[in-house]
Amino acid sequence: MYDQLKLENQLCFRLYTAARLTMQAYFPYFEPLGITYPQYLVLLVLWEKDHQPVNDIAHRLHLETNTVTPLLQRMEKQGLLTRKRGKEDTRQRIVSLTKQGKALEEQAKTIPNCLSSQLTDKIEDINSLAAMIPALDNLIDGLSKTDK
Amino acid sequence: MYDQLKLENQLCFRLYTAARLTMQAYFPYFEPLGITYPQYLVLLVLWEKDHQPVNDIAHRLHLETNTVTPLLQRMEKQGLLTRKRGKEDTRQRIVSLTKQGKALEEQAKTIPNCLSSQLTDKIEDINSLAAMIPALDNLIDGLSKTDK
DNA sequence: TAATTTTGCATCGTGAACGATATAAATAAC
DNA sequence: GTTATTTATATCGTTCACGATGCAAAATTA
Repeated sequence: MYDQLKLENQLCFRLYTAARLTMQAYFPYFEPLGITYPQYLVLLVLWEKDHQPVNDIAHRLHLETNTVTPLLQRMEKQGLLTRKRGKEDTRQRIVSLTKQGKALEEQAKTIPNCLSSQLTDKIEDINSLAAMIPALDNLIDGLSKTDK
Repeated sequence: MYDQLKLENQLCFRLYTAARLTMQAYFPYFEPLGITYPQYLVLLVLWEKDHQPVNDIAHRLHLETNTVTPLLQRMEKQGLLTRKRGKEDTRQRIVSLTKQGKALEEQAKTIPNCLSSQLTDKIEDINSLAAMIPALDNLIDGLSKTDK
């Protein structure tokens, strides 16, 4: 048995697990809104700035268009947004929030605080979470370089 | 625009992105072996201890059986492992590595080091990664409590 | 020992992720 | 001004994740 092949020594496994468990913690808050975590991310992007082409959203989320396109199609079907052809560049699809998509912001605004307090309850050293943020950004930055 | 709804303020988004990008970094190493990242995790578990029931593997990976069962079925089809009924408890499926599954360990043993050096190249503050580990364990521990 | 509950695993349906590939519009090269 | 290349998005196929549900074997209780 090689030490480097032990599960305990794998950073990626921890990231993978922490991400999944954290997303699961969101689930009870999203269910009444009828959205999923990736859909919430799209909404975050559009609440910050409406009317964006698919590519900008994808870049913002570090996702490929072949992931984002079907995601947007599902959200369009749910009536959360529209996807209209760009006027200058007709290849583009400009994604815009519908009234319903905009309205969700009001309902969602309490979610981050709900989650924070939930974490505060369950986690011993809550400060260590904030300390992780620059390290995560550092990692994401480094791994994004090859992307383009 | 609510501050707490900004993408920049979301820990979970960072975890989600870091996990995906790190898994993607593994891809070139897994492709020649014909496995995926979750399959690699299953192999890590079995290389540490062969002949485990589905539940033990699932618990180890913080996954549900409805995720692990199809994963194991695919791996069985590929000839990496077998799933035999337990003798004392016939509800159980005891998962065991085949010769081929065992042989992959030799080929995989260099992967963690390859990935480390790749990260060292791309990432500025490599020490911050190690510092994240206890914080991630802390988070995973806290969020696992309700699971069980 | 018969009835009930729990446990271990599987199936189903839906929504991501993502590599590979396709297509049409825009841009660059010639 | 054609041809070649790049760009923006979409489609396809496969593999996760996971909530919900089903089912039979085991454990518990009556």
